[in-house]
Amino acid sequence: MARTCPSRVVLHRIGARWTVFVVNALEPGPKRFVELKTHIQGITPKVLTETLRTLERDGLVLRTDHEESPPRVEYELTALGRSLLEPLRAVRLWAEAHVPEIQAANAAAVARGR
Amino acid sequence: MARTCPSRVVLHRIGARWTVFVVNALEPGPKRFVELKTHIQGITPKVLTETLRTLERDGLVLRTDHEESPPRVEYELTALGRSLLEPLRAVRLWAEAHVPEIQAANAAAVARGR
DNA sequence: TAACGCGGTATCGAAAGCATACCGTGACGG
DNA sequence: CCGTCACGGTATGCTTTCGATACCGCGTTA
Repeated sequence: MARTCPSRVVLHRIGARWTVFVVNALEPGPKRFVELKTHIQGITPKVLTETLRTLERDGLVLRTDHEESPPRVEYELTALGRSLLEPLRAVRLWAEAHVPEIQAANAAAVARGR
Repeated sequence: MARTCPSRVVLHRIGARWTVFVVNALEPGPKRFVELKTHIQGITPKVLTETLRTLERDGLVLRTDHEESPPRVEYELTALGRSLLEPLRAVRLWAEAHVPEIQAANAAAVARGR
């Protein structure tokens, strides 16, 4: 668990606020910028751009500019990106399964006077 | 994938920078504040406190102040917290397995002139 | 009685996130 | 030919969070 441990860096990337949502959104297949933006409700274009650029640098996402008019840019998962889907699905399923417990815990904490 | 979707909130929590490390550090059993701080190299006391308080509110971690002298406070995972270990382990293993590919992708991106 | 260890706060500057507005290009309608 | 629109972003400014460093109150111990 040293600061320099590379897996720490990787986990830091994965832990970045929006990567999980972007990768999940790309699961069914390639998507365009605007599609991603509307699918992941609440993300701003700036943050989406940054997230996609980071994922591209890390080799998880492939960006294809078709150089057409009107512009068409598609983002899709690479093999590496798809390999991340399985562990992420486990986390997402956990989250969905345990939302009630967490909300109950929060409510209890508030009731105790937070 | 609405903004209000509770699983989004939960994933946001999990995505917080240090939760993964704290939960993993608590896997073997209860730990004291200083133990956690030295084990998770690089975390500052402030951030560790905040992370632990959040995990406590969410019902993932139990804080036990033994009211002794010298002070002894122990943190341990609840059943809910332990249930998170399995999905997190999957993500950690993925990270460890794919570090070389990600580093290679980064190096390639740099070589292309970033 | 002075120094130390524990479990934290306090303070301040840096970085990341977010909302909002805007832009260049080329298609398209009239 | 001229105004408008969609796409894929960028620019700007503000708020929240992160991070580094310093410090504190208490009780124990030397």
